[in-house]
Amino acid sequence: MLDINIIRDDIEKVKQTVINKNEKTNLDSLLELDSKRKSLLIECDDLRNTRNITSKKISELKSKKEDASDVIKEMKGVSDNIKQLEVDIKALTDELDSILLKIPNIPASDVPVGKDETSNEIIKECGEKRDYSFTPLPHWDIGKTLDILDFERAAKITGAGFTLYKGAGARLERALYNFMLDLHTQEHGYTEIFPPYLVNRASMTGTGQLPKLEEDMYRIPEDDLFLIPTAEVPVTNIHSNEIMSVTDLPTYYTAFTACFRREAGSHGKDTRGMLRVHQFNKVELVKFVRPETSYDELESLLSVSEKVLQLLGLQYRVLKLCTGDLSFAAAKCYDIEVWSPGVDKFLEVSSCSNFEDFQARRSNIRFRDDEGKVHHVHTLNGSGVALPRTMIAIIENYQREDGTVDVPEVLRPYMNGLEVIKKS
RNA sequence: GGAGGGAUGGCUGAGCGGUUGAAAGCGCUGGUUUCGAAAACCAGUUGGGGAGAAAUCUUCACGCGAGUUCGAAUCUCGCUCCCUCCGCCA
Repeated sequence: MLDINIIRDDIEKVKQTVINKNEKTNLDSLLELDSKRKSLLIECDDLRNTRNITSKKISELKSKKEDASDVIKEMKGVSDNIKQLEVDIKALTDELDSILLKIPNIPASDVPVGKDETSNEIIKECGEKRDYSFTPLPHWDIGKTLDILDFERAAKITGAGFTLYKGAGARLERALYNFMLDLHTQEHGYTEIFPPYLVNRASMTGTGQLPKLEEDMYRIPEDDLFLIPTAEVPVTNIHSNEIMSVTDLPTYYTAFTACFRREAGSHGKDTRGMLRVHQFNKVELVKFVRPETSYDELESLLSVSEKVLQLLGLQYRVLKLCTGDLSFAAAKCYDIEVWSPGVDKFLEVSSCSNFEDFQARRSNIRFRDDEGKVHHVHTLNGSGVALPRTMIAIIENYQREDGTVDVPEVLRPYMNGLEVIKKS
């Protein structure tokens, strides 16, 4: 949510933001609603003041055993007025809120303006491309041959877009997230969290998934709960409606969770194998920081995500997203894409975003500074990293001509020393 | 799922329907005192909205939402969460 004062000051800038982010929110009625609400509020406050003063008068009269019936009669009218005004104000507030909740965050000044991913800037490429003396196979072939990934049976059990990991495949998955959690907790100072996988509507609204993306979420209607699309939701909301102490900042959390996405509207696009699935695992990184530090914190967030890929020996590149590809809530975002020789593509495994105070306003997350003043924190999050595509990259990059797959060295301690995945 | 109890400021905990934004204690901050510290004493110590250049004024909030009333932390109803017991269960 944007600060209403920013909108009052420069609504044209906000309108431009809506366009640049490919949103459709209509802001035409916003300022009018806002000023109408304000004038009603003033009127209502005035009447309430009258009511408070008169109430005391009545109480004094009564304690002196004097007649107060005239004053009470007069007050009745005042009270009715207040009630009507309160109803009107509530209606205006609801209408305003429904618009405010649909206004995207304003991109940072150094974010390139662009319509779609073709305007993203590649800011660096890291790691060596491997040479193969053979044509590298895609992971769905390798997974099937080695009997470590089974898409057919997953589809039988649930449906398309789900994965069954088996044997060394399941073990490799487990090795990966344990490796990542250990790295972030032991080397990077993050506190490990294991949050609920189901969250309520307020949490989903707080981080910005709702109201916009309700169709993309799995929902339990009986309880109005949602399966988390990312650990960002429960972890960011850990501090919702709290005033943090300045000594708590920065706070770094990391969480391993499954993530659930309906992916409505993306059917048929990159769906082969586990390129795009409805349920996947991810190790998430979430930061709560002081506003003035948040862009530095974004850089260090990016670097710890990159560290994962570096240690895994994978080739990757980093993109700075343009306005059109930036998510609703983000002010700035870097994507990390890892190279997969079998699929022959770069695959997104992480998005590292600074939300500034956008989520903090929605979730009401604040801190008290050294002078005792209260401000919204800045929140950031990034994947550190998402598992399926990292798994794809490992399997495809580390494949050998004989069909076996080397286990990256850093994962071997997590694989009981296993060096090569062979058909069992 | 059934029965009962509860939800008040950073914490503990009072609170006849009418100067209670809220007693008291603890904690915290500042001051006095001290060579310094402790103790003692004094003062301060919730957040949001609005008006104002500011001082300041005003309004809202006692889990959440409705209602009764001239007036609600206090009464009524619904909901949520927490605790105890019973049932079911990984």
